[in-house]
Amino acid sequence: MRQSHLFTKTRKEVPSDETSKNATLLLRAGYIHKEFSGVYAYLPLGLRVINKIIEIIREEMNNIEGQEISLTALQEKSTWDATDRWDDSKVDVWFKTALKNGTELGLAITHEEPITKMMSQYVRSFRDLPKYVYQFQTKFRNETRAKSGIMRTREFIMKDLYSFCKTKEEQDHYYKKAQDAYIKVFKRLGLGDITYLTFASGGIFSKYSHEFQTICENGEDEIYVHHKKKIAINKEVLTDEVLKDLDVKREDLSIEKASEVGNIFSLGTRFSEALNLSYTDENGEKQLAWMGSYGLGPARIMGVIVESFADDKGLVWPEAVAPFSLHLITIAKDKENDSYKKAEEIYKKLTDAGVEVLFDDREESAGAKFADSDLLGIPMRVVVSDKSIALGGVEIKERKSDKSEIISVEELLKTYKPNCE
RNA sequence: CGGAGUGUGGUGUAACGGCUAACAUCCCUGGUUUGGGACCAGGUGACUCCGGGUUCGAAUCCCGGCACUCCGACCA
Repeated sequence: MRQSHLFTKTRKEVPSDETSKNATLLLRAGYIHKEFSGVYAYLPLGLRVINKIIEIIREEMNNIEGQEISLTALQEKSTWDATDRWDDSKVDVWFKTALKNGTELGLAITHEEPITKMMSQYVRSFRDLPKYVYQFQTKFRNETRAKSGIMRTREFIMKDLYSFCKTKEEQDHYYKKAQDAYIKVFKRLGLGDITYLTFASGGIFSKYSHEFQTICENGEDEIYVHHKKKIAINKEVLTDEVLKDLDVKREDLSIEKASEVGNIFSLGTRFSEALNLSYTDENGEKQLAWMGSYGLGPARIMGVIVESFADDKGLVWPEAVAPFSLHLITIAKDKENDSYKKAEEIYKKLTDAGVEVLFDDREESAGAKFADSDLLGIPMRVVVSDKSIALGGVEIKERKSDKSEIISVEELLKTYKPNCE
């Protein structure tokens, strides 16, 4: 993509009423647009990051037999009455609205109810189970206080996977599989080292649920981390009993601030019972399905990545989620200049080879371009100028490093399109 | 939902109750410049969040809204 085509611009200053690091940098760099408190739009660069995160999650969900669907944001009251989660005294984050004829509707806060109801139409026999279904869908939550930029918002995309199994054993087995898939996701996102499988309260059907917590100064949770075992315990549930269950000593734990980027729950038969999701087993008996739900928040993940890796010059994206792999910069403003033409040529070759390149072809001073490049945080910067050509090619520099080096154009192309000639 | 703070051109800031609301940036014109947010000259852009009140006079003081940020509560 040519930077001159981008409608967004970087800015030196941000609105004074944004203080969180993630929102400040993402706004300055033009990745997001703030609509109002707790509601953000994703602009071209930001959307590319979100989509990278989503694609990684999608691949791992497909790897554990997830089938992708898309449920609706508009929800009927009756579906939620079945589990007694409609009433504001039970769930106080609903956005509610109504049809012209007065029928009450709500904007989905999550999707356990509608998906259970939907699946009940398709599941009849033990042969129909197990099944695993997931989606990336917008959730709406009427938070009394949005905070920390994109970390806690009133409207956000969530990946939610639901498992439908015949028995508790089958469900427990899949729960472990989902847990492993999540660990892979965070590893691929570049957050593996600072994300902990965290024990949290389980609810009615299991002793514990699990959260995935990423160490983050701006996070809302406090967790006790056991570095050796690579697990953590949410502060809310830390008791002697939990320590005993997990076979850890209190003195081996260190407290950290963290952000909950994902969670997995065993739901038992609570929803299948309320919404009548049952199947006929081998003996002709009616049985309730066992369920689990598994959430991940791509936007919060994006926020955590910003908070974790950004430096005083701007964003720093891990390769896996960066909006572009390379930031190609031409210093020459004159399009007739040889080095400008060279940059055009390199841009064409790289994009033809399928490399994701952002080409800064704007008529800006070198200093402005470098500052913008640092702010945007693309992992590798490639500068083409008279000087670099005189030295034998292009100058490359990793965003997270101070060192730069000159390599030949051939070498650059070889590195970034290893599968071509 | 409780507490605190803040609302001034697109953005960041300034202005004792008193001149035509100032400065920087952004944007536009022209010229110069060209490897770390360049320079010169000129220009556009604000009912000072909204509604009341006090006063000869309000961006400024008072009251009521609304919005945003922060702390707390809440958080399938």
